[in-house]
Amino acid sequence: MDAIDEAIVQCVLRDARSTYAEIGRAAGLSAPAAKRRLDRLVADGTVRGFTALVDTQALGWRTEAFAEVYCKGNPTPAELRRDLEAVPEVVEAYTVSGAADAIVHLMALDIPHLERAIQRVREARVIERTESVIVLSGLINRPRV
Amino acid sequence: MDAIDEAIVQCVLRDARSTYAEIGRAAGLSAPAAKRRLDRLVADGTVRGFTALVDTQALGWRTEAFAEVYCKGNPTPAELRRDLEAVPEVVEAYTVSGAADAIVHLMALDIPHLERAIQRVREARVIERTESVIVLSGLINRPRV
DNA sequence: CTTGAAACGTCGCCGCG
DNA sequence: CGCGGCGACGTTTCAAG
Repeated sequence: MDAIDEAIVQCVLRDARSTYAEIGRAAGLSAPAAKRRLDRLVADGTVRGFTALVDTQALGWRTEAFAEVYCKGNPTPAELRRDLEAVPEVVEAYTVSGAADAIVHLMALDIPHLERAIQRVREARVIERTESVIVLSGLINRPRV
Repeated sequence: MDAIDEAIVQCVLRDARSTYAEIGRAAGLSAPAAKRRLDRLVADGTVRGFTALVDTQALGWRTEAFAEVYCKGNPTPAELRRDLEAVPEVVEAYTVSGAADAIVHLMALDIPHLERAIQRVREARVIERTESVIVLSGLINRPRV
């Protein structure tokens, strides 16, 4: 992982559909060399994959929320992940410091759909209760990093 | 926007580097037809772009946090966005219902870096105070949708 | 890094509803 | 007239040298 790899990562971060020639130009490499580097980055997990950025509003995903979750007992992060993964509306989840045990980000089609999703989260065996706030508007959503 | 477009979106969501032949196969179309559809989805903003999913831990981004921000006065979402965009460590930001005005997701290299980033957020003219929690571990991070 | 063959992207043209 | 298939040409990919 050096400056060349960083240039490659930044190039595919900006446009995942770049050709290897473009990636190579950004990194000062030939196309085959760029491909070998990128293949290696994918193989060792530094690059986890390639996706599209979709305007979720445009196909109906109009309602989102953040929920603080409080657990019962002290489940491991792995147990919590297992239970939260079962709810497809959960797009992000993190264990956190502070009063709550985790923060989960939910996306749904509308309010009834969101309510059902939160309901399913609360049904998880390791979860005691949740405290939710509705997202009013998305301000920023930058690709990481 | 029909079932064919949805199939295309899902295909590039799973792998943004899919060939047009693969996208076409997923949607029951020829490669040129798939390209025309995808080009149209990009042109009208339904697909905002294509990125890589990077393992942020792997290149040093080891510290993240969520901050609830409380504003002074009542800034518009646009003003809030402008001020938060000035801080590159802010990867997500949303206005929300509830006591806080917004939730912002920050990523930093380490604790001192995070502290400086939060400092910069608090310096924004429209922001009164913030309340932060540190992320202990990332459980889920699904591509949307 | 360069090469060459196979695969892919891209464009124009035609046919269909 | 929008939309999809087909064919052709230049470009890119990719494995071998």
